[in-house]
Amino acid sequence: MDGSLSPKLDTEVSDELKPETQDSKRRKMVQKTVVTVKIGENGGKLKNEGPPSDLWSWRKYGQKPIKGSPHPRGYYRCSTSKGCSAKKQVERSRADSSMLIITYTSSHNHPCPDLHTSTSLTKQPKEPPTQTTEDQPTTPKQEQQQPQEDQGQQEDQENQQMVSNNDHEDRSQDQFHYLQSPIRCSTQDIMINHQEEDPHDTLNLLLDEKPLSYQNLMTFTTTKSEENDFFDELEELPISSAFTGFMRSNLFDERIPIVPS
DNA sequence: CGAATTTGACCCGCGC
DNA sequence: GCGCGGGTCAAATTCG
Repeated sequence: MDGSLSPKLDTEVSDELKPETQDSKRRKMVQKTVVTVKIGENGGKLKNEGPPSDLWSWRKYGQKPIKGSPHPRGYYRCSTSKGCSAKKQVERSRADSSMLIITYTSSHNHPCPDLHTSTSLTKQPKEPPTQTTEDQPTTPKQEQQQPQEDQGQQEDQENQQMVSNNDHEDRSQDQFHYLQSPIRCSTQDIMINHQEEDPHDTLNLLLDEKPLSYQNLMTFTTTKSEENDFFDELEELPISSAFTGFMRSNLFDERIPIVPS
């Protein structure tokens, strides 16, 4: 942007200091896995109620507004292990704010934190303030600005998915957002795309390609992991471990059924 | 007090 | 060669 205005002369941020920086800046040869998660209209609620969070700990290290997208993109780094280079970018679909696009970069170089800890299933998620103004910011007007060309397809897909999930959501929405809706929703709505490049294609893939099975994601993250980060453009809600734990159970014990398309 | 998040600025790659 | 946009870092602030 205005970097040219005043080159910060500061620091000796020499190249040596951050070899990783350069590496990460390279946009090539980077393996990525894109996961699309539908959070439904309850997005706002879900956020408040059950936040996401993989078993991995993610630390947010940046956020930037993306051109063409009304929603900012959040940058997270795995904080579970200091040496872990796993990263993920989370952003909302420009076409549908109820869709979260999570892009995983690199993989974890350490085992999953712990499944037992997720036993916190017993632990009730924090009581969300019913409904905050969070939803407000995500005004639909922004979406209206977006071209509605490719949205057609996406919406079409979404509609189909929603229909198929509708039954589940409909029932669980009222009270069991965390325990059921999210999970089922994720299970069926999540679309994973494994790729090695082409951010542009990513979008296309998301819209046209067939979703991969959730398990692929697991594989990608070395062994297992979950995705689920519902947060607003300005804030993120920590999903309860319960969610994670629950998910894990379903994922590993029972293979989640994935809707082909 | 420590850890995590937020926010602004800088750097780099890519496209025109 | 210049400008745009994306990605990361680092300081400041906030929360637990």
